[in-house]
Amino acid sequence: MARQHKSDERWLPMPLTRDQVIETAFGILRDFGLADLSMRRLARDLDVQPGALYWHVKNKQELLGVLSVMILAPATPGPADEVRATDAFMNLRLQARAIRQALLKVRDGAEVVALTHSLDPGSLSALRQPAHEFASAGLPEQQADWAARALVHYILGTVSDEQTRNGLTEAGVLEASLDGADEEAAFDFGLGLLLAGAATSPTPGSQ
Amino acid sequence: MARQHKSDERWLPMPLTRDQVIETAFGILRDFGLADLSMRRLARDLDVQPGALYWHVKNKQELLGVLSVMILAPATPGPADEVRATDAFMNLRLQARAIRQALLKVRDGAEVVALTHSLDPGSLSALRQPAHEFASAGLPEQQADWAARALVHYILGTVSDEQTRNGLTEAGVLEASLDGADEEAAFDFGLGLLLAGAATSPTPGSQ
DNA sequence: ACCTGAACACCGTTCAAGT
DNA sequence: ACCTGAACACCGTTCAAGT
Repeated sequence: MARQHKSDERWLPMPLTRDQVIETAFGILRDFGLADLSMRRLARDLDVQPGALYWHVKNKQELLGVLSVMILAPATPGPADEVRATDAFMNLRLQARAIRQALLKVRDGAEVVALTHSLDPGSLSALRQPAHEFASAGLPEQQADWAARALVHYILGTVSDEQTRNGLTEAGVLEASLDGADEEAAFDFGLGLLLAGAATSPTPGSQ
Repeated sequence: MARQHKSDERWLPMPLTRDQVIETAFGILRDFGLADLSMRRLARDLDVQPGALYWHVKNKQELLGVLSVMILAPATPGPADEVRATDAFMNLRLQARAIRQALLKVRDGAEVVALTHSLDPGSLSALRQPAHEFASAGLPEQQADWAARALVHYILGTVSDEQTRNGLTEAGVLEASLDGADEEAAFDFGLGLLLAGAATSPTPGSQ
């Protein structure tokens, strides 16, 4: 947790690096959640004063932005796998599931990513993919964009809720209601609705 | 803003009421947003010490719960209009729009309601309606439930995003991108996807 | 270049003591 | 019954001053 173990009496005070700041922050978030990730707590774990962090990082929001990219990394396609499969809708299904799985690995992952996404949509490439995929599926640009926004909101909203319940359940505030399998089935069902809607009726009337 | 105007030198110190606390809190939220609604700011506006609030209200979360009900009140059907229309899907459209409109009237309305909803789903009757409506549309119970959860997440996620952008735009952090009409069109489009999906294929395969 | 010390302007909540 | 005063345990951020 700390930069140096206290067992040694004297030690070369290697300067703090930005990477250490980020990795330690990621660890706190992953294991304890967003409520525990304060700049002061982070400084304590690194054995520095809070002000020292601001040499390595602009502010807390920038830090959360970096963490958001790390959270989504497992669901971010590299430049290698451009257009992986034949069916665009199948790709969308797989992408949505991959994003959900990535978010679930980190406590409050969905909330952190939702925050970053709302402050700067477009900064998270994993969340930009669905728009391309809807376009490949044949939707006109604006509709593809709207469909992608709906899908991303659905993913972030659903997982955020799931993680909040998990947090409360394990804090003893709530008793467990749905287990993991049910949560996944519910997610897949809602996902199916959105994709089925996008597959039929390319231009639904406004009324 | 204050309970008593300073123009009078002496005044009968009428005791604070729970209603005053709630109304003043609602005003701060409506006009200034969630970031400005602190217990300390609320106490200042009421000319009392922060501790006094805890006589009238259990804690901040309870207060936000009450505010959530007030926010959704315009979209909460009274016991009069039970099953208003013939087409369940049309009802869902209208309900979803009514909820969105109600949320938009209060700054950070969607965020506050989302918070309350995640801590205690079922406590907000306006958000329980869609499940009944999907059931009326012929979906089996569990699917109606899942569809409703997807719809509610979609509404809260979309409006929350919209309001965050509005806040940043007017703070000068962002320049305006979509105007109100486009936001509404995007909302209606995503809504159409979900409802179209629910209208077709009652049992989409798990793959 | 990199960090400390100290401050600034805040939070939510509790609780003895007063009236 | 209702509120004050004061405390407790926190926040994010800035910045002169030190090394």
